Amino acid sequence: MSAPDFSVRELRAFVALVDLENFTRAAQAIHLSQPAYSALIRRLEETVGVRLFDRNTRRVSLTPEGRLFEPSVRQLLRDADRALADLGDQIELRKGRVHVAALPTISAGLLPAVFKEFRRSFPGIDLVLSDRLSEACIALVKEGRADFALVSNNARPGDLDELDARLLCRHHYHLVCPTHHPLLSEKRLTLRKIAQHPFIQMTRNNSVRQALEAAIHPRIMNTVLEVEHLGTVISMVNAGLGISVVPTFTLHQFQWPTIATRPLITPNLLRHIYVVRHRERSLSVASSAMLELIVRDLGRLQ
Amino acid sequence: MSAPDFSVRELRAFVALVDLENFTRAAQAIHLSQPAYSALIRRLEETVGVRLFDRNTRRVSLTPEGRLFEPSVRQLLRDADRALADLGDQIELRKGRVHVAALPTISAGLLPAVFKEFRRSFPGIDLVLSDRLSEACIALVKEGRADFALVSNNARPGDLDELDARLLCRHHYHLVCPTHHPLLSEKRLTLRKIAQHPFIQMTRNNSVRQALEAAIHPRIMNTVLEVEHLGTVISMVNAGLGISVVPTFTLHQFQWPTIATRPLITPNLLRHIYVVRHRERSLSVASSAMLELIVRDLGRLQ
DNA sequence: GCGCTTTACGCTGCGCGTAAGTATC
DNA sequence: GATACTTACGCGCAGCGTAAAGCGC
Repeated sequence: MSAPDFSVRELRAFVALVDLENFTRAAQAIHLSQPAYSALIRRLEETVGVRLFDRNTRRVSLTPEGRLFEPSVRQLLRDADRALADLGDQIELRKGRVHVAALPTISAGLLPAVFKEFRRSFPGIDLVLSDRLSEACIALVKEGRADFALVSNNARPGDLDELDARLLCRHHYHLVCPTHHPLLSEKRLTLRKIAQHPFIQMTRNNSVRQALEAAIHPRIMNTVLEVEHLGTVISMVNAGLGISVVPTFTLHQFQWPTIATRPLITPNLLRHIYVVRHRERSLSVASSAMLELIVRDLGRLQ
Repeated sequence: MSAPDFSVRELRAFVALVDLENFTRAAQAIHLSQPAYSALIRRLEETVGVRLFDRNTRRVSLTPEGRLFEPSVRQLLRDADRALADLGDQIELRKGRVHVAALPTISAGLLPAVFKEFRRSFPGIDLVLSDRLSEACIALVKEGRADFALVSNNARPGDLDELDARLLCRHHYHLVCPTHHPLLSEKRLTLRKIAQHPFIQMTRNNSVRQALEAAIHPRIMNTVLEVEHLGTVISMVNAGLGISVVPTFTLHQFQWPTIATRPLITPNLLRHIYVVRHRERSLSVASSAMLELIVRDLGRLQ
């Protein structure tokens, strides 16, 4: 049992002869000398095991077996062309899908501009954004559902076994408080000083909270309130209930006349943003383009 | 714009690597040395224009583009295998169709036994029999609807331009008459003697009638009745209305105690049976087998 | 160091073009 | 004899196997 083999080119040659009914002209169409073309047809007939054409000087026509073979061949050629075209579309960024998983702060702060530009450049590519907390983002990448994730620095090393985390950027955190808050007159704004004031905290699994708690350990923040969403933080600070600390990407949401922001220039409190992806699974062309755009935009911001 | 080319073999190599996730084992499956196999995959990637596999020592896995390509490839392989299998079935006489056009006398006298044997040997092949007069048979072949025709000798040469008629056999005609008819005691039975007796004639376009009229020209038969079907001839002879002349293949229908038959050994009255087919269009394997069987059966009869 | 893939390299033969041969009208 | 396919023949390179070299655990 030997597996018979033939090439797309041979099939193209076959249909050329079916259509043109003439070896000489079909040979030209395939860009081959006539004898070479003749041999090619003969080889194809040998591989399929049956004469496909009746030929004499006057006329070239299909045998009954050739007539049976023809529709299959045309179908094969259509499918082959289609497969290559699909691949080409994907490569040329005319089609495809990019699935990014990112922290809510990054999703809201960085990605809108990036996605807008990406969509303008590659309108045929479907975009999916999963705005979740770090662990969920990483899980999506691990499952292969997201192409890459943009997360912060508190991912557990164990989670990264088969994944690869590359540092994308480092940002300071920022104090957000009512204007005229006493902290604003501090020369060196430290976390320890901040910890003395009533603080609006995020939920336990939030990466900002985890970073803060790690930085001030073994002390603790003066937490007066624990909320889930950043919008709530804004309102609470605005209402004078307390102060908070937020990452750079959220700052644009705190541009109120009643709220002031100051960067926290402390060496042990930096927000590291990582790109997490499969270690040994390459990105699609579209995903690479997206990542490139993200890096470029980030450079523009800093 | 260059048409990219690849072979079925390359696609088989592709799926082997997808399934086995290991170059060495996939190479064995394809019966190639590992370096040669590696080069083959590389060539395929070059022709499609994108890396299809992520490989390092530990793991081999599809890229996003490879993942897109995979289902297309499997479909292509299925279709290619199917096309070859169909062709093989046709060649091995497991499937197919044979369409024979034949004179009613041949259809009823010769073909039942042949078709029975053919069907026993090749039960997967569909059989079509058009039992018509010569002209209609030849028209079917000319249109390409029938594979070949079995007709008698009065086909016009003009009708045969693109067709090829090969003599299959020659038979005598036979007198059919009531037992004890005076003609039966004739030593040399000639058409001229028959013409004197009341004669049951077939319709004008019947090949037997045309042969008779040509043979006795410029005399004419003593026609008492003109009928369409052979069964009617039988009944009329049986009833004593007249005598008739029929071809060999119909004789089995005249085996009545009241009817006698005698061959007409006259040199100018011979029934030539021809196989008519397209001059430059080969027969399908199944049709050839059928024709071969016909020739063989004919040999057995004589 | 071990397992797996890639690179290096020589060789064989497939498949090409040119030219001559053959068949059909 | 003109036209069109087939055969003959030499040549180049694609693609093979063997051997050696990277490379990631």
